Amino acid sequence: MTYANEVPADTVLASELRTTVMRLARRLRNQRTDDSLSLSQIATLGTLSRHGALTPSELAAHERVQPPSMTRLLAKLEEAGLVSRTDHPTDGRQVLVAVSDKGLAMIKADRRRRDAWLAQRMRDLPTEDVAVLHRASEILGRIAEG
Amino acid sequence: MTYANEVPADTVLASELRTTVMRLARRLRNQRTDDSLSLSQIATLGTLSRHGALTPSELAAHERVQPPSMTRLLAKLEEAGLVSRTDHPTDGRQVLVAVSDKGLAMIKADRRRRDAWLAQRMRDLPTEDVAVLHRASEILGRIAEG
DNA sequence: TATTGTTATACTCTATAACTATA
DNA sequence: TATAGTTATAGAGTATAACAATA
Repeated sequence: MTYANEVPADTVLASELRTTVMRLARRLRNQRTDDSLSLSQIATLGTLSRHGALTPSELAAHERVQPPSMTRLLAKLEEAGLVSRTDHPTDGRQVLVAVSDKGLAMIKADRRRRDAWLAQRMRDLPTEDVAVLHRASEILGRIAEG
Repeated sequence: MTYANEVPADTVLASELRTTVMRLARRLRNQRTDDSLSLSQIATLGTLSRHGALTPSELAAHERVQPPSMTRLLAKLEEAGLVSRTDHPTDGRQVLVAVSDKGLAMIKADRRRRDAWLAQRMRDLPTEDVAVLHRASEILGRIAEG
């Protein structure tokens, strides 16, 4: 028996859900393929693979990092052959950064590994729970976006 | 009416779910109250508030950090008046670290703010979706723990 | 003059290695 | 000797400030 006036139901669920999401995110984060790349570097590669070529400034804004930090980060990625720079077609100040094939392969390997860990755990679940997670994924996705 | 066959295979759902969880975690992380504390410091305070007083070594192991890093982190927290050290009752080598009232208040404020953000978003959801999230939270919690 | 990107420099966080005190 | 904790030092990542090139 619950008393809505005592504890707002939404707040309790929100609290539980936050704890759960953060804990699961930590587990997923630890499933990284390659310790040689930092989280920011992996995130940047991921952004490039989703958005296509972007300028360093756009990348910095997207990853919430200052431009000089992105400059250094990209230097590392370029040195590792994971991205390439090309001059902007019309604006001589700008540069376009794109993922290389090698970078793309690395992202995919990384994703595959994380997916595998989670997929294995879902195989142990009853079908009903999988269905719940499927619906929850959509709902949470909208929340995360909004 | 549901068709088990229509539900995407485990790997597809795992991939979607991972993306969603990571994105949501990022949003929740950005709801931090106090930028003056690092994520490790907040996590350490949280651990102390859940487990009670612990030694620096125990904390280092729990937070997956090396002992010297924990020494420095605790020095900052103590300087800010968020934790206190007391001598171990029987072993003169050990030290016990506990959260102060101020530390506890900070943790609670931090949690409240994150919960508020998520709770607000859940108030916009239909009751049915809230129920799904409630069930999903339990399932995901078990996955994260296991 | 404003914007894009880089270089110079400093700060934070974490690590390994070496040291001190206690068991 | 072994363990708990700290200090010394180094490396990675990111920040702000100053600079160069282009619009």
